[in-house]
Amino acid sequence: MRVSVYTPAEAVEETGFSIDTLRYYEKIGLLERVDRNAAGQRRFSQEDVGWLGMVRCLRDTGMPIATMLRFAELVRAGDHTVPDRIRLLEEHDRQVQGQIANLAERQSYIHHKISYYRSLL
Amino acid sequence: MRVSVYTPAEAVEETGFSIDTLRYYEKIGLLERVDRNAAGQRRFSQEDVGWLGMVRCLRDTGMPIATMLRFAELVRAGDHTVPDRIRLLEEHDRQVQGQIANLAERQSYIHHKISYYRSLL
DNA sequence: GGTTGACCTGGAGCCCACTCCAGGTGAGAT
DNA sequence: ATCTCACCTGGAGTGGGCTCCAGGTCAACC
Repeated sequence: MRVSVYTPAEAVEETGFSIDTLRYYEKIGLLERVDRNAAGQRRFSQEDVGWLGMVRCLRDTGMPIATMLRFAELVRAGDHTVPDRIRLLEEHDRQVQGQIANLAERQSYIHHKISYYRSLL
Repeated sequence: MRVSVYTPAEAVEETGFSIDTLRYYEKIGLLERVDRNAAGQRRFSQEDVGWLGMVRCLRDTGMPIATMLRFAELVRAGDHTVPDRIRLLEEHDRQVQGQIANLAERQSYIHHKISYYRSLL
């Protein structure tokens, strides 16, 4: 778990996002205003890092930033939005399922092509 | 199978690419110079349409255009490039495999999140 | 007290893969 | 004959998602 406060470099290490990307996410509101120390430098909380884990998951499954922003707003709006969050994630889950199915289908085409090329040798 | 010559509108219908995209692909050399009729309008051959099927497969599995161009060049260069084509497709196949694995893993995270949210209701 | 190094800000720039536009042609329908 | 329509060209513009830059601040080490 660790100390629960992260310097920018530690947050980069932990989340895999670049510092520029973290600043960008804060700027557009995908990440809520991050705490600063006396010198104005960011100090990411455990919560920030946890949220960024979710963002990474959604991003890496192809969710557009605009949709992640909607989700972020639901999260901020409080517990009464839980049903909406479920709906949003379920919809996204279907998308992901579709992507996987599509990739698998295309992959079999690639396999056929490879077999065909092998047959030429 | 059909007539083996396609007007632009028919090629759009057949391949699912927009006419602008087809022109773009020709312009950058992903599609070899397409035949024209007397009036200068494109007439896509059966071969063009077949190649576009391959392009769609590669594109939809996330291959960058630069790599598709390399593949296109191998195809044009003749039969002696078949081993290189196999290598390229095998490498891409591994990428696709990785994408699928990654999506599946992220998806289980999403499932957990949904379960967690359900437990709050 | 000078240098390094991690960080800050606002804003410009970049890459990819298209997508759109202006201005024009030629063929067929009314 | 005029209108519509599908098409043409070269080139500019778009959108998403970062990524880079100039110029500056602080803290820490030599």
